[in-house]
Amino acid sequence: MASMVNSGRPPTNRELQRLETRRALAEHALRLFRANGFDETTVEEVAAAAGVSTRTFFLHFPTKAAAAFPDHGERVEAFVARLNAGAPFGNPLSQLRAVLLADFSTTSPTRLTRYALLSKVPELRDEDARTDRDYEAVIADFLILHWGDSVEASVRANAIANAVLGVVRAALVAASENAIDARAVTSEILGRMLGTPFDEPLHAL
Amino acid sequence: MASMVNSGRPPTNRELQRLETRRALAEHALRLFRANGFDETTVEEVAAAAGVSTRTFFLHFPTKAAAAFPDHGERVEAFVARLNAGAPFGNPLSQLRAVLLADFSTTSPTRLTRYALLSKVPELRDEDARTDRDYEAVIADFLILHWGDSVEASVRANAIANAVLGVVRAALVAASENAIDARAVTSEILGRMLGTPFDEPLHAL
DNA sequence: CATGCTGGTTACAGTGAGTGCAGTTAATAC
DNA sequence: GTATTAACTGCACTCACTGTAACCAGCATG
Repeated sequence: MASMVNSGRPPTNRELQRLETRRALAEHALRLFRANGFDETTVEEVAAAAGVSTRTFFLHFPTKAAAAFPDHGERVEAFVARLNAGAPFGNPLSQLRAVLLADFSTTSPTRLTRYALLSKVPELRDEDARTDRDYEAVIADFLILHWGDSVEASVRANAIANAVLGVVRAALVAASENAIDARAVTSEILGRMLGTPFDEPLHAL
Repeated sequence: MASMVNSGRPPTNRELQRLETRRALAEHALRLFRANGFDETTVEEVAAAAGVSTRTFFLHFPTKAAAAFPDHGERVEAFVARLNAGAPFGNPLSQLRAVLLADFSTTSPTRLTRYALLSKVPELRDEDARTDRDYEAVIADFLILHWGDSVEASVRANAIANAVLGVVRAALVAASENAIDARAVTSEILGRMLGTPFDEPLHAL
């Protein structure tokens, strides 16, 4: 994978060039999507703008839409790291909430701008939903790690992961459309959703 | 549209035939997806199995994946109808919860089988996420209708719609994988999520 | 019953995303 | 300096999906 644990080793020349073409591809992709629209932009155009062949595009991104989310892998990894950086065996839901809210503090205007584009282009929205599934899996795993891997815990973990992502998504969309403080909204709703009652086991099962 | 208000009129011969080809296409699509896999099945094969041309397939379904959700339109319409059938100006969240739980009572084994397929095939999962967005929009509209269309209400409505759909999705997946009562799980979690606190306005905004 | 209209279908040609493969080049390892 | 290898290229191919013109059966009308 591109983002394995390579810290320490000095980045070789080839790696740098590969990173550079990838960066160029992503940059021109987003630029052209914005300027001319997603459907109206062909992969061939993106590749040409980045100065590489069409075939090379697909060596860097599995789909046309994926080029709009170039740093997804790193993002998820960083999220996992932040999740597990908490005090071990603390309340996992508090930890989850804290990490999510801290994430919003670092939400750059760039990210919101990208989200504004997402809301409009169905294909990119689909891709975003796909990336969200990675976060859901990560959150569910994190909760299961703390709750044990019983069926009951698994169901609960997945339900909460889905719900939490839903709230975050809605907050980001709202923040990108109106001048809303996404962090405040999420804080409020997550506070209610992840509040004390969720620490009890499900009696329904 | 196919599902306009046509009640009363006797269905003409042409309509019946159109419905029949659509049904045949959907049936053979799902059958072939299951038997040979989604990627391994071409639209041409599905059309041939249904006894029509490839072009005709796309006159009935916008994408290959959409054929696996042939009754999506009716489902959403029925859901809206059930939502609005409640006592006017009752508590909208209670109404929402009631309708959702009633829905699970009518969850056929067929639906769960389909969900089991969904969990495995990325393309169909994407399509499912797309259909979920319709439900989210419907739920958000319903809540906004009751809460007013202020920015605050809109954000809250969308967040809750997203979260609720997330819980339902997780419950359905769990129910299709393990022998779990999806209704009980959803009841428990929705009960906590849509409980009393959500009736208060957001002070954070 | 003939006529005209319309809606579902078809054949055909085309675009564009994505893949497999065989080759080239340039950075790196020995 | 030579062998290896990672990034890239060119080419041919499949398949989802679209635009268009034609075709034909169902249906309404005279």
